[in-house]
Amino acid sequence: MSARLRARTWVEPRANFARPRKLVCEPARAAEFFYSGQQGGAEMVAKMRERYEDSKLYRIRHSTAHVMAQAVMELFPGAKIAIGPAIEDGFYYDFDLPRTLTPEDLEQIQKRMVEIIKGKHPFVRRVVSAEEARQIFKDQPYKLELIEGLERGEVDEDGNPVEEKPEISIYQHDSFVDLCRGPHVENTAEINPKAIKLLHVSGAYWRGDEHNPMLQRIYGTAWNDPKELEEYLWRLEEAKKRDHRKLGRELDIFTFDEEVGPGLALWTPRGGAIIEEIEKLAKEVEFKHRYVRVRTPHLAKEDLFVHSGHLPYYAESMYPPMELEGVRYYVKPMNCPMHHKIFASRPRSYRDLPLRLAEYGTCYRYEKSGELFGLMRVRSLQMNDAHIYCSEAQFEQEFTDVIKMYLEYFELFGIQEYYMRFSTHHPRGLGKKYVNNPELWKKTEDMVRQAMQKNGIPYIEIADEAAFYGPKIDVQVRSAIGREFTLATNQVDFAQPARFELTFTNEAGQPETPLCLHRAPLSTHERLIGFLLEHYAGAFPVWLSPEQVRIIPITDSQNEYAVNLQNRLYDLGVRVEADLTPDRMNAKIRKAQLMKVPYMLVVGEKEMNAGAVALRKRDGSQQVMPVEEFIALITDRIRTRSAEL
RNA sequence: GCCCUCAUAGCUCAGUAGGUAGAGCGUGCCCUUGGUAAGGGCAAGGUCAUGGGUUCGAAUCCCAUUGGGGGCUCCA
Repeated sequence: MSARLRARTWVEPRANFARPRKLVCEPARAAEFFYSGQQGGAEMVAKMRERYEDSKLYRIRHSTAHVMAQAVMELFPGAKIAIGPAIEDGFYYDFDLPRTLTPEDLEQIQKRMVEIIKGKHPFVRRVVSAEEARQIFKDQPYKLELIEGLERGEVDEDGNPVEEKPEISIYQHDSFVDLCRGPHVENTAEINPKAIKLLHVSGAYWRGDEHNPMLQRIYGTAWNDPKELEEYLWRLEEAKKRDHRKLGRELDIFTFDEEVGPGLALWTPRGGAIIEEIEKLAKEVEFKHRYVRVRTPHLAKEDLFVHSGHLPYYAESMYPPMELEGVRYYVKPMNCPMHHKIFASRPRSYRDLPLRLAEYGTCYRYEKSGELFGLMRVRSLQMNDAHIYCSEAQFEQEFTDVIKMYLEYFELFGIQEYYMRFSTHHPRGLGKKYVNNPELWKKTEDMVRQAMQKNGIPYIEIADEAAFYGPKIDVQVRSAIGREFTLATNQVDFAQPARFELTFTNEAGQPETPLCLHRAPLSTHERLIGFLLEHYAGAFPVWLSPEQVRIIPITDSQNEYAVNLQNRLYDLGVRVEADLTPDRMNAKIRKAQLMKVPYMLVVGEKEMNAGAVALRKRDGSQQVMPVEEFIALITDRIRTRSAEL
């Protein structure tokens, strides 16, 4: 996942418009950066200032990238080098090579790197003029392009936009010279040759632009000592075990079928049970927060999406149209236009606002084939969607309320690490990527910023990543093993209400355009369940478990007792199975354990005669109790959505 | 979409000097009636992803397609 990290900037409240820059954290520290619970953001902001970039590990990784580049250059004389930064947990370097790298190449390269490191070469920094730099890198077209940018003061040597014109510096160790801002370690001796490892090769566009040539990127990792490296590799292994795709198959939650199509998940009965629970939860919470539920179709005429702006701005993410009786229809990529039409279906008064329309809407998005990723990126998705129509005066209250709803959910799911990613527009995209209305962009962005600052919500501001109709907040969460996901989203929409000429009559009797807040705290079923699978490692809390109870008769003389018990629990709404196979009890326990069923009820002669059950919890603990007591226990756990087993 | 890579039984995987397939788990049946993570036996199950090509002969070599994975980019 590390390479999925995006350019970003930590911004404290009141900071000015910030441009994206590469910033990555070592995981141990990144955890501290995340906003945890309700505490104030002040000290966290201070911690944000302790940059990963200032750490020794960062310098080690950056320097190791240079060493790797040297090794590659020696192996492939004439290779073109691009950029090679340190990233979370490691580093990479991009190359333009005459042929594709193989795993054997990586071994070769790593071997050579070890030799170079052992040579104890100092890293020497030198500031040079643009002219001299061009001379040094005359055979390196990518470097020349970067020098151009540096000279114009537009980008740094990683190609990221900068505020001030930087000086041009080069770093040399042994025979290798690189255009580089640094910092580096003093000497290759500071790199532990036993704590580095090259991981894999992949393609990467020069400067991330698909119109540019595809380069070969080598990912590697580097640590202070071999123990840390080992720990890191162990963490990768652990992450594999929690991979939602693997767990989804093992626990029989969902499946994909080639004939159905890529990115189109099929939910099995067990997955369906989880979805039922999540929808039940959402309905309860939304009821409490005064939402009303609506239902809308999966497709609509072309006109609707022209009107909404989806076709002009979002067409490439939509499935192509189907034509019927000369009319073109599209399956919806979002629910908003339909909800707007419901708003418009009758005159609205300020007394109707805020109007909160909620729907678990199914949408279809044509994600590029290479984008698909298990349940996390799919083409058919069911969203915990709602649109809140409100006046400007109500905006802050509504926005804050939505944030509070997020917090409720996070507490329930035991999500302890998260932060808000505030995506704003960039003027250069006006009329292209973004609706052309600079005043409204500024106004709504200020409103969001203000609402977050007033509520002490720390956030990261990212330029040029807004939705086409307005600024948005993405909520980034970390799973129990520290992988980061975009889960919830919260978007301000000032464009569509105007496009649809939505109005309400205000207190002065005048028509006024409402603001619209899109929000999806529980994300989509697909992404949320993918996340939860990893987060819980498949061991769902009782209320969410696809199978809550497995009844295990010891011999088949208890089968009838088991079935009666099963029926009794079933009638109480408990998801329960009785294992009547001829397996021995030990095997039955093992099977239930592997399926991560929270409660096993072992029933033998003794239990049957006493009207009792021998409860074995998923954690291995055991306790014999009357049936009534167990019923009280499980119904309480389910009712309170307890995290406790 | 692009670069790389992979595709053998429901699952995990063997099967390299090209001679039309194996294991474990799972499933079914039989025996076993066993007190907290695998009792034993037998059986069924694969046109080796799909379509072409090379060859006397292809799971094995080549091409294309489909799907999966690692990334780039994008996003719920």
